[in-house]
Parts: sequence; structure tokens; C-alpha cells
Amino acid sequence: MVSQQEYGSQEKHLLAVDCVIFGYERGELKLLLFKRQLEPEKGKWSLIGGWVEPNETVEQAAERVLLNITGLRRIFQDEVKVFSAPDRDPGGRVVSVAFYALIDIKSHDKELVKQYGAQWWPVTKLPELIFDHAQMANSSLQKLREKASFELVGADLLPPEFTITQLRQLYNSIFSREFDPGNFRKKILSLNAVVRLDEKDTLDSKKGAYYYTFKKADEIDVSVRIVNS
Amino acid sequence: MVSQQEYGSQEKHLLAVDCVIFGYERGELKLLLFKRQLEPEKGKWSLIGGWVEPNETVEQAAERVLLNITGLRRIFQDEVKVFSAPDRDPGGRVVSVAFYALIDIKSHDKELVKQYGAQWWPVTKLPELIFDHAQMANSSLQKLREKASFELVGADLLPPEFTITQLRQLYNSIFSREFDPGNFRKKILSLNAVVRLDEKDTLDSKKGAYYYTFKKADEIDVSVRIVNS
DNA sequence: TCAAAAGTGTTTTTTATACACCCATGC
DNA sequence: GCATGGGTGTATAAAAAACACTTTTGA
Repeated sequence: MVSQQEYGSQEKHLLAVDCVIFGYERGELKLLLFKRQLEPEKGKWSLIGGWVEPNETVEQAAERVLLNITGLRRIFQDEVKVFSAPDRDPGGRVVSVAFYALIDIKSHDKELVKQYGAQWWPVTKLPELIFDHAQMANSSLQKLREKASFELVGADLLPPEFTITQLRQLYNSIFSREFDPGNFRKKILSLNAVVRLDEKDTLDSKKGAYYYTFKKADEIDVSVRIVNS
Repeated sequence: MVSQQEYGSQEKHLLAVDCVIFGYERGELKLLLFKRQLEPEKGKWSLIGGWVEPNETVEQAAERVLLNITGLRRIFQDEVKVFSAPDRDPGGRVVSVAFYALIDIKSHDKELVKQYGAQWWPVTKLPELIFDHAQMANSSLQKLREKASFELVGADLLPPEFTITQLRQLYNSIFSREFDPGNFRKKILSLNAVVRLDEKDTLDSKKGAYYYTFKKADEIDVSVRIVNS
């Protein structure tokens, strides 16, 4: 039986996490990328990663990496997939669990990011990435689209106060398509997940658009479809 | 920087896969479970697992485990999630990647299964499972429901020839609800994914029901919703 | 005054759901 | 002849999509 072999006689593996960090800025969905600081492929662009420690879960490892980079706790993150091709890392056999994370670019620690030589890249114009990191980024975008189809993702990517148009533009950039302004607005408001404030944004339009905030998670209706097909 | 540490100085981990094997028999969705043959928790029920070898991917490890158990190649399988709580396995720190698989119970090697002391259990009446295997089973069922919502899953679970009613009963058991016979039939036929044969099944009904087969994957329309909410 | 985004309303199309009803046949 | 599942048709409801139109205001 496969699992009958003793634990002790088994080969062990280097285990890492890699984080696909999404942000949203000036109408574009972006990814935080790093200049790799160790061989192999030193100097090329990559996702940020970290080793999994013996006393932590892979989720905790990802949280730790995200905290180190952004200074933020309680970031939304979700597992994407395990990448385990034996030769995926020329430096040796490393099995990596990819996570994607959503952050509000404005709220993260820019100093930390700068220290690491990191940079935000629009998802539509990514540079060449090392190893299988491009696959990780692609799979993550797909996962994000799935999530955004079933629930409102703005809470993690937008500032606390936002206009419906900004939310729509975020969705435009996630799905690379143009949502109808009228229909999108109606759909969002029907979800009963946002609250209108009294202030208006007057930067993006002359008339001014009301700001909204997200309701707390426990006040929101569950599982309503947002985007179809 | 998190990933700046040398590869050599890192702790390694025992890495395993666990397989949640779904089958369908006599109107019930079932799981193949095993009497665990090594300590700890020897003799209790569990999923089947195996170690990940240094020269293979986690997907290949799962394929190997499935082949050993069922005698079948090219089984449908999909990654569910990594389970990595440091204390999840009392025998030591083992990180496990859960996979779920779909097989046609009739076509697998019953002798092999018997050798392992394995048994098919209806998903609605599972025994107590070791470690976090119940969580693995739950997450897998959720994943299966997701998949079955967006595409027809019958091809892997049903015999090559099946009636629409059998397909509906499979969906009933996956979603634990009753689909309307008329509407389900119309929906399935509208997908243009099955072909009617000339033979009829006369076991389940007096009038007899036409057998159908699935079209090849590349002949099927992409991404049509089957089940909502 | 007019371009441009905000916001509302209306119409059409599509899809889901509920359910009536005929068919074929073994008992 | 009638109960049973097979199979088709229809009527209603709900949702999505297309798009017209009105409001506001800075340039």
C-alpha cells in the first residue's frame, strides 16, 4: 500500500509559497513584482516568495510574506495551486504553493516595497518572469475572475470610499471588458452590499458621484452572481 | 528578503498526496475509503494517500496512487487544497495535497480494491475519518459541485452509455436535491454535449429510455451553466 | 452651450421554473 | 386498465442585456 512506508524513510522536499499580489491603481489591475536577489536568475522579475517553516501552515507562510512586504495584516489571500514540476526551479527541487492576495495599493507600506526593489506592473503588460511564475500569475487572474463573478471583490482592492463608477472600472480591468454603466450600477445596488454616503467625488466627473462603502461581511446577502459567462 | 536565504539551509518537509475518490453506484454518490494499515490510528478509515517522490509532480503522485488502487489510467483528477496544519498528522509533520478523482465504479479493478481492505461509502453516510480527512472529503464535494455546475460531469462517473434519467439521478445525488425531470432533460439536450443512440434501456422503465453517450471534449460547447445557486 | 459622466427608466431577449399532458409498456 | 417512468409542450416568472433619456456642471 502506497502509504504503508515508514515516515522516516521518506524523501523530504523544500516547500515554499509564492504570492501573486494584486492591486488596483489609476484604472488598472496591477501585480507587485520583484527583482530576484539570489541566484539562479538573479536580477530578473519574479513573484515574492518564502520558505514554509516547520511549525506553520502554508497559509501562515503566505501571511508572513505579505506582512513583510506590505506591512499589512489580514490581507485577503487564497490558495491557487501547487507548482511541483521537478525542474521548475533550476536551483533545486522546490515545491511551491501559489497564493493570490488583494490589497489596496494606497494603504500599503511604500517604503518596504521600495526596499525590496519591487514595482507594480499592469497585468496586461507584465515583464518576463522567472521559472513558472507567469503560470502562477495566469492561474491567479483566473481565480480572481471566478471570485469576482460570485462576490464583490472591491472591498480589498479599492479605498474604503469609492464610487460605483470606480467599482465598475475595477471590474472592467479584472475582466478586460466594458460593463454597461447603467446595468452594472443596478446590479451592484440590487446586491444590497454597499451603502451610499453623503459625500460626492468631484474629481472624476463634473456632476459629482456619490461615494459608497461596503457593508460588513455579515450584513451582506450570500452568493449572488455578479458576472455571467 | 524572505526568499534570500540559501536553499541549503532550509528545513525540508514530508510531502504527501491524499485522494478523494468519487464513484457512483445505485443512485448514490460514493467515496472509496481505506482501513489505515500503519500507525498512528491504524485500523481506522481514511482516504488513500502516498508520498510525493523527488522526481515527480504532485499530480503524478496522485495518478500513481490512483493507478495502484484502481488499475485505471487517465482518471479525471483535480487538486483541491493543501493541508498543512503542523499537527495534522500525529505521526509527524506531513504536508498533504488533497486531490479528488472521478471514476466509473464498474470499470475499476475490484480485486485491487479488495486487497487494500477498501470499501465504497455513500457520501451521505461516511464513517469517522482520521486526521483532517473529513475536511478533505468536504472540500472535495464542494469542488465537485462547482465543477458539475459549469460542465457535465457524467463522463467520468457513469458507464459509457447512460440514460438522461441516470444522469439526472447522478446530479440529484451530487447536489442532494431533486431536479425536475422535464427541465433537466431540456437543459442537458440544449448543451449539445450528448448523442442519442438507437438502443434503449428497459431495466429502469417499462417504456424504455434511450441511451446516450458523451461527445468528445473538443466537440462540446464551452462553459454553459448547468446548475444555479 | 456642450461634452461627459451620473443616474434612472423602458424594452427586448433570454433563461429558469413550474407543471400539464401524452406515450409506451409490463404487470 | 392503470401505475410508472419517458418524453414533449406551454405558461409564467425572473434575470440579463441593450439602450434611451434626463441631470448636473466645469470648461
